[in-house]
Amino acid sequence: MPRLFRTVRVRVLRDLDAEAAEDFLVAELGRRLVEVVARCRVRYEGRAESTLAEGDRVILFKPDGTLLVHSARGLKPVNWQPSGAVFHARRENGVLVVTSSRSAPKETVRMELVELHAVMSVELEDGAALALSGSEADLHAVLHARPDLVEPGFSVDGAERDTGRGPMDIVGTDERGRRVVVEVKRRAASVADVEQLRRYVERERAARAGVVRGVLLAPQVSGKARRYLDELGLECREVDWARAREAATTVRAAGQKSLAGWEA
Amino acid sequence: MPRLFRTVRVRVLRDLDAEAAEDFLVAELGRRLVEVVARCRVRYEGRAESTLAEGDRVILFKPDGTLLVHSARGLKPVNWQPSGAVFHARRENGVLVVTSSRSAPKETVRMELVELHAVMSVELEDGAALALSGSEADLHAVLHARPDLVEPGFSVDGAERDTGRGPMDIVGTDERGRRVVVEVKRRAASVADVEQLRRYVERERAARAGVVRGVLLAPQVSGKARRYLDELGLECREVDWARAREAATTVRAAGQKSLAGWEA
DNA sequence: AAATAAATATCGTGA
DNA sequence: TCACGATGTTTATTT
Repeated sequence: MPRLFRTVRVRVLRDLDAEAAEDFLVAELGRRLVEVVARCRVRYEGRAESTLAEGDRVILFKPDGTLLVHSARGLKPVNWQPSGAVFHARRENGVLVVTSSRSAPKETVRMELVELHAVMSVELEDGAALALSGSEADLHAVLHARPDLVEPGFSVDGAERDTGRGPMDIVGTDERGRRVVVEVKRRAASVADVEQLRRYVERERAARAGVVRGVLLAPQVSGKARRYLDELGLECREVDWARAREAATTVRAAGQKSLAGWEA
Repeated sequence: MPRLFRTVRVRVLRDLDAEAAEDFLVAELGRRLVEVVARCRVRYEGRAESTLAEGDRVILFKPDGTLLVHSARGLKPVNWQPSGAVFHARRENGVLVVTSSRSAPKETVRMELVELHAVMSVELEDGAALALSGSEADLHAVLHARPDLVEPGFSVDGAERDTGRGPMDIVGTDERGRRVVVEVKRRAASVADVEQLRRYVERERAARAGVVRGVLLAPQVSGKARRYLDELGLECREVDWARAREAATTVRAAGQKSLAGWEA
């Protein structure tokens, strides 16, 4: 039985030898979140292949079968495996070896833990979910509240998204009754985004008679993207989403105010 | 001065109160890799906004200014900040607050560490770089060695990529002397990939006279993508990259063998 | 610095 | 399960 320093949530392995660590990992992997700091070698085989020579890294094994191998620098783990992997710890010739395997796609990460610096496990109680705002779905809502942000006289035509012809962001009608396909981007738009719009516009033109306009709505549109839009007879409009959201909020607040007035 | 458990590489904070932790973090953040396990609240403001209610998480602060807030599940951190952020620890009304800020884009992550479970720092010695194979660049090399994998009679035209006409994956000539633009994908191809090919083919057609074919080379091509290719008069070919790499290796090995023979 | 495309992309959603 | 599109995408490369 491995000797531990314990607190309510944390178990820290006292003896950093391969045997004690093996026992600890066998007991904890897949059950609690395990952190290992170790000098290690890493090999990955699957969709691609990689090798990582000996060095110190921080390794996280989450109870859902997520693996993260982090070096001292950078956001991305140097090796990883998404949730669903199965962990296995054992000794080979006295060296502690941990593997993480998944199927679909079949992939394995093999870690040889040459020298252990720290081994611990944690019980994470967490009932909270991230509440995010400002994603593209939110911007769609903003445009429904303030269709004039596309252009004066523009109106959104119901849930056209679900008609099965193609998952267009927003379809509406302009001042002069012409159909308008709008592609919404929360970030700067590039040529690839122009092509996405082009595809939707072409499909819409094929599906129905009459003029169909295409508008790319983004905080910024690159020079090449602009030229490409020109070539294709498509348009763009730049939007400051922060300001647009405020505007939409104002509309909603004004609506509430008038409601309050009506109540009084 | 905070009291610590020390090993060669690791410093673990003994007293998990806000004051000791503040001292520890002020001393260690941005210098060594810091790990905090804590019940915390997180707020993010920048390109979007998010709030994360109280819960237990593992937080990594890397010396290069990378922040990772990991919950018990999933590969992606629930909150994060890429390298270059600046960390700041302080107490507000007795609660330990750590912020991570960057400019361009201006973004901040604010963590309120309500209850500390573990606080430690690590010195990571790591001179190794990841050696990866099987990425798209490798597949290009495979095709240069075995152009017949595109089709019999196909030959690759030098480093066309660098001639400034456009960043096409591979340009070559078919059996009948026609120009062929090849878009290489290591993964299953979708409509977006067809559009990328379409763009390159159109550019090539505009730039020179004569027929220009377009071929999408991928391990798999979705149904919609196939139909789209048909519409546009473009082609696709499915390739088993694992087998293709073997084939290319065989060619190279054969080349070495003949060289060895020539030496003898 | 700006733009373009890859990534062992991952992740959610909808059919 | 498959396919498509967003991501606070990030990262590398090239102009």
